[in-house]
Amino acid sequence: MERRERADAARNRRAILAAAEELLREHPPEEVSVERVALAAGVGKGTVFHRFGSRVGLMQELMSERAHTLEQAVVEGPPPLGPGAPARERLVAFLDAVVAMATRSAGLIAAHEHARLTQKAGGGTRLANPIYVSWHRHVSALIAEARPDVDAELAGHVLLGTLHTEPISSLLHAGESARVAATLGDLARGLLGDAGGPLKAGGG
Amino acid sequence: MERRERADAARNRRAILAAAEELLREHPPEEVSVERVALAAGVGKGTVFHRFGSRVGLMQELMSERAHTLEQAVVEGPPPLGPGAPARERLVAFLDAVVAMATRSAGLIAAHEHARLTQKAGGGTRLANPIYVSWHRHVSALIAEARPDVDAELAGHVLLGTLHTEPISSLLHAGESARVAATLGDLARGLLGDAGGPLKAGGG
DNA sequence: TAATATATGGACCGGCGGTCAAGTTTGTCT
DNA sequence: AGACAAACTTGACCGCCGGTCCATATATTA
Repeated sequence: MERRERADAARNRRAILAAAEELLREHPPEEVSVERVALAAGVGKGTVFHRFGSRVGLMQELMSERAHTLEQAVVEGPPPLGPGAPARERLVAFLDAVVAMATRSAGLIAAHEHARLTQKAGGGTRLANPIYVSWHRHVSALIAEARPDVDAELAGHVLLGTLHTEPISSLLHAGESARVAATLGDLARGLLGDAGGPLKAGGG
Repeated sequence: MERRERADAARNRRAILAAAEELLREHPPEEVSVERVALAAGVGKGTVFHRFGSRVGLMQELMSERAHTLEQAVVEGPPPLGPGAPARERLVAFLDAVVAMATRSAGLIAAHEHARLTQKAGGGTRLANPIYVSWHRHVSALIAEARPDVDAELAGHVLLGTLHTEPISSLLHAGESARVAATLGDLARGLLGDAGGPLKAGGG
């Protein structure tokens, strides 16, 4: 049987995550070094690396926290997000939800991207991020279900990857998330061959 | 009247660009430091910074070189890339061309992204990259022309920004550019309300 | 309380992008 | 040709980064 995490360790883990969250809320990612996070959390730099392995690991842990609720809503929540609705509606609902989450976490997403690109070992692709993988699986499954003839895997990357992109990310940060959600919806509906085209929803 | 660039300076500039190009062809971006480029070019590190200002500046210069021919084809070349064809066809042709260029420059694009995110001054958004700006202007103008009701600016960012994204970029590197071009075409046609939907072109 | 597994912290490492003052080369003018 | 100024080159140097290491401190268990 596994030993539980020690109490002080758990306390520090929470302190580190909270400090990182706050720093990312108020500073651009490249100004939030691991050392600063450690300082703000009141722990040593080594402790952060011991807990999270690397800068990337820390960012991924933060993202996991936030993604958890969305994950649950998708697998067992009510339609249109959860099972039961037609694929096209589920896809649009999911994109809306992801955009909403990305809006709340704009700085974090940028920081994660920043960390991924600056890490020492070059092998870390985005496909090593379990959250991205699970979201992409969901999106491409929905696309494939509605349109078996399109390249669902790739279209999924386009729709999701966009949120990691700098122009979009800064738009989210500026409060324009409605536009982003609308445009992603237009693209998704267009791809899935919605009757009436993107006009109806895009104008809102 | 402006003085011309000195002969030795011009020689060094070309040596630096050539060395950077070669290194990026054979190594992942995070292994190509400015110092290594300088070493490979047979010049001092300070010279690189003197010529190009920063790592980002160097990468942008490389991209500018490659983008030049495409730029010309767009403004004065024959249709469907150049003026004369309907917006929808010009858009698809342009996306094809951009994908082709991105395929040839996959390492460079990644390196530019890498440089952008690791630079000291945090102010450098992608919108400071003149090539991206001009391409985006072109794409969104075409979208707006064909579909005044959609958010052309944003849709343009989605279609173009995708190429800077890691899953797509690695696919390009792996020789799957046809899939990428097809999917972008599907999305573009879907958004623009192509009769018949994405089926026709996406299946190839 | 004694023993043991676990957690801690900060000095340390190699390497990065970027700076700069001092030295060298080039083009120009007489 | 010679002399002069402007342009160019250079590499030691700076501050900082992500990551490592291990002597020390602490929580847990018996």
